[in-house]
Amino acid sequence: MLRRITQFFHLRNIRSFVNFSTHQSPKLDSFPPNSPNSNIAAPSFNLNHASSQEIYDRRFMEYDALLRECVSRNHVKAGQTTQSHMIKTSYVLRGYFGGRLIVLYLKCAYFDDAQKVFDEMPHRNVVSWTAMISGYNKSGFYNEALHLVVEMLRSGTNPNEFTFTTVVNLCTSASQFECGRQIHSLIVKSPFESHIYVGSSLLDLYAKSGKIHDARLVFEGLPERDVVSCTAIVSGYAQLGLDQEALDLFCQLQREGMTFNYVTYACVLTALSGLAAFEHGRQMHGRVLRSHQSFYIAVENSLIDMYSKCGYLVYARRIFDAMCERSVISWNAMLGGYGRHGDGEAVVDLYCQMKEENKVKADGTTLLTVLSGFSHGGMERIGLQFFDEAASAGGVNLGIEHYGCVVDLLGRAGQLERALQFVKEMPLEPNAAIWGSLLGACRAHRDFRVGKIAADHLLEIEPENAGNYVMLCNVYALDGRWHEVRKVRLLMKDKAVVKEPGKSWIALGQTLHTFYAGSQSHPNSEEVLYKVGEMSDRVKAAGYTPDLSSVLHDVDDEQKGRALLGHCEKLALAFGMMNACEAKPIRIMKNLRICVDCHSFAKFVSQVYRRELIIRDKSRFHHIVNGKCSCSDYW
DNA sequence: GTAGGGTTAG
Repeated sequence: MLRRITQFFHLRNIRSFVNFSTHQSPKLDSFPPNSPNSNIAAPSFNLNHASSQEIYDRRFMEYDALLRECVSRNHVKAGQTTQSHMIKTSYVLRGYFGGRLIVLYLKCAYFDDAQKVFDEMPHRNVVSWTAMISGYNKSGFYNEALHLVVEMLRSGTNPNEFTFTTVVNLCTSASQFECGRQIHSLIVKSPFESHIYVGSSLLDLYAKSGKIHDARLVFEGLPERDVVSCTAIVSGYAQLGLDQEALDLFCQLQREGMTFNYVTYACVLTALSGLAAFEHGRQMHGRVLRSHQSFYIAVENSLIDMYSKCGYLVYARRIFDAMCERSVISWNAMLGGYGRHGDGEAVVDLYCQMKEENKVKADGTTLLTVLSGFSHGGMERIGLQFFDEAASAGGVNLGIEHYGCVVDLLGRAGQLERALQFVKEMPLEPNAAIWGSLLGACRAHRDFRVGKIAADHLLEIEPENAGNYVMLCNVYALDGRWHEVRKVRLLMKDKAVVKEPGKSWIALGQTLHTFYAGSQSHPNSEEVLYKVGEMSDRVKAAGYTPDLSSVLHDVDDEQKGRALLGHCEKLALAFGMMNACEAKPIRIMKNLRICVDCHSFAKFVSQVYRRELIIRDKSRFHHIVNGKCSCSDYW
């Protein structure tokens, strides 16, 4: 009997997993009672005294077991054969198995089969609807999934907690936040508002739409917390760049006794990367090792990123080399590390190694990281060649960011007219980042003509971004057009655009000391300002001239000079000179790009005081030794 | 039977 069944189902691969009885059974005239086909494999149990219902139930269990195995082993062919057999015995359209088959087909990306089963089900229950929506969501078919949600609600099917979780998750993946908010209103009217899965997906929705306050409210309103909901909220802060908040919340939850897993550690490490909090990062690494969760690739990737963003590339490489298995993210993180440090040669070597090993396929991020690495490494020619090859080879879809990298490369090479031509001819509509990149290059190469064109486009696209007005001022300043600079400043006032405040920080042990431009918020600010003045006098004697054009305020030169001395990176640098160990480099972080004057100041400081400086700004590391910077004065 | 959080780049 077992042989007959397996022959029928062609299930050699899975027969050992299906627990059919080997008992002999009599031939049936008709099975199940309403079957249109009597020549079907009979069930494996004695039917002499069985009722129709018992026969049906038994068969039901056998199909159930069979499909369960198909799903767990992704055996779609066996599922299809089973389905055709079930149709003959009129099982499939009775509803119960529809859901299972849908799950199987969607898992194996057989969308047509799944849709067909779904379409042919006379009574779709909530499970089938949810399975279909979830399947489309997981495969990235968001429109199809959203369409089904509407259809389900119209059909009068009541969503359950699984459905709500799935639909909220769908809205998050599809960036349909308004839709998600409407679903939240529905959830409020249902008994599932305080369900932990529903709540976690809701808080994730709010966090990913940038509404971290709403996310926190949902989190605080949860009747219970678990590792997923806690990780979701910590991750929400970290993804929005609210690194300190993420770290504080993590510590608070830890004090409250919450236990975490590798996903949480990956998120917290991301926050620590943002803060460049090396000591905390090292401690977190130790903790991950003790938790025996260090071999998850996501954690290792986060460790690579954390060490590289803290400026310790050697440690990052050590993690990378020790990995048993690497994902494309591991390679991208390591390549990004070298790029950020301006080590173009290492980017080339590692990229070649990746190609040689041929275990992982490069993706769009790899291409972007490598291009950006060439740009930071001052390898314009190779970078442009690399882009041309990648563009003609296909394989990776080129996005606007890739074109942005090319603008960077051309800009860095000082080919501003060519860069402008490239922007005009590129197949994608240039966005603010593209024009911003071109504008930055014009500022560095003092090209007023192209700079003005870029600035005009930029302000048209992003009139609300204060940074763009600052850049425009910089361009006018290039040409000594102070009248125009004043006009732009008035325009900024009119539009009430506010520049993101500059912030620099430095770690002493585990404490991060933060300085804001012109602010006296730090307890030692008086001494620090005094120290900046003293350093300024010494470097001036060595040839440093303050770059007064970096000050956009309409004040006299003396006031401009004072404003420059109050820049946050100078305050952090002075604080470091006063307190950091003399044998080690001084490491400073800044949330924005380093200003031209501070960069020059730092170079003189490194020479006059014979100190090695490592400054991480928004886009890269500046490794300054003896008056020279690893960025070759282009950033 | 159907469900929630994660790592690089930007």
